[in-house]
Amino acid sequence: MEISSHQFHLLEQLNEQRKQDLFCDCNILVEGKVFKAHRNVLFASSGYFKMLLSQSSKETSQPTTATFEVFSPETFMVILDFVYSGILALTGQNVIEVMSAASYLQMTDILNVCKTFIKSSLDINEKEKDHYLSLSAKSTNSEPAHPSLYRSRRKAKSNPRRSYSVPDEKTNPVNENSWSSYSSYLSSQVILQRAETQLSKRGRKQGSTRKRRKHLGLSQTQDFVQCKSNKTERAGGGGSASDSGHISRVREEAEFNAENDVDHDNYGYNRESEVIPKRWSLTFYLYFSVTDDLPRMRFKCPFCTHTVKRRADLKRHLRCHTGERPYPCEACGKRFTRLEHLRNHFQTIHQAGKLICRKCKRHVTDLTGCVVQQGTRRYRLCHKCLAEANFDSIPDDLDAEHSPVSSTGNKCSKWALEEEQKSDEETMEEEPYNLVVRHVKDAIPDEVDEKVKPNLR
DNA sequence: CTGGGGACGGGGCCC
DNA sequence: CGGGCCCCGTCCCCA
Repeated sequence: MEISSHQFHLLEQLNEQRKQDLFCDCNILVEGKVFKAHRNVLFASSGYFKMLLSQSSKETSQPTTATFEVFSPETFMVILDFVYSGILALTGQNVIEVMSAASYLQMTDILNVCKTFIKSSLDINEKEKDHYLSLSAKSTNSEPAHPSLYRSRRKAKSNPRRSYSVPDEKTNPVNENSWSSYSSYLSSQVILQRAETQLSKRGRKQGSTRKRRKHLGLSQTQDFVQCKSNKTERAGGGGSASDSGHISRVREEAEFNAENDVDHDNYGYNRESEVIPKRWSLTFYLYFSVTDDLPRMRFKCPFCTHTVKRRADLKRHLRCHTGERPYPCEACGKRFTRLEHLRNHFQTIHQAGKLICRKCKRHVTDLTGCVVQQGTRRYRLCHKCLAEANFDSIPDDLDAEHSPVSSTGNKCSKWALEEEQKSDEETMEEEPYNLVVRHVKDAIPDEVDEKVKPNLR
């Protein structure tokens, strides 16, 4: 006989214990704030904690401490509350960061809920597409604003890094839809700079444009996506406007005004926020730019001001916002947004695809060098560097391929040990790989190849 | 401190 | 529409 309320009461009791700090044996430090929790609960809820706690399971007498700098305490609070209650307090403001954190913590349930949340938001706004389309057609006839006007404003919008995760509602009058206001906020942070450079660049050789773009719109998303890295803050927007196209800048400005309620009297042209719904910037809408007197339809990202010509490109672009990385490297666990990135990674990192000696950087062939393997990482060494690295005693018979030779001990040179450490870091500290040095014939895939190739197709 | 190079991410666009 | 290629920007490491 099953008593359905048991699970609920159990969780409730655990939650009470957590709140009263009873039997808590795990401290989680998030940006300086300490959260108490139970190891077994975390273990059962998160793949990340499962790995972490299983590694430290021998030292059960002491409370485990985990430190995170990759998401905010508010975000972790949402996740921890979910773990202990089954209730996920998802809002438009926190969904991206919660999703990012859930991805980091390997909590697929939350991840899926976040995806659904985002998707449903997009679906809702897809319905508004037609409406906005007509509005868009109106606004394309407007005269572009003078670039210098944007430049002067940009300075006041530096360093949006942390602030956008919790938008200030006072500056964002659109509160009836929190998701909308969040997206609008994101957009507004980059809108000025993007308006200068975006879309009107027809050619591909626009390095300066790319540079600005990296510094502006997408640099924000990396904070979400690349949780693992402790990257230094990127420089703020720079450079001057060199844009001469006729994109609908006024729309962009109208968006900024509408969403941020800023004083725009100094800009000398009409705002259009009156005719544009306040939620339009959220929408996954079609976007018309007028260049060469030909209207060009584009798809706009709901998260930023980026537009693309094809829906598929937008889908690809959205991954940089959602943090979705559907292509895992099965050799090292690193995940990629695109198959080609995975392939490049795998070829260079795990297949020693480059015919360059890792140490002396000279060109090597199968005759002048060989492949050395450390963990899942492979690279080539010329015979000379191989000898210097003390790897020359490793037998080069093919049997070694399937019986990894651990060369810990006096076979490891200092250089090799450093390489090993680096290798471990680059494999996201998944497993402490032994230093394995093998002579590998590229034509004969070993077990790693066999395992990964199906992914590569 | 700085320049070079590797790894990786992202955009445009062709097939 | 997805796959793939090319190109470029950024970050990081190292000499």
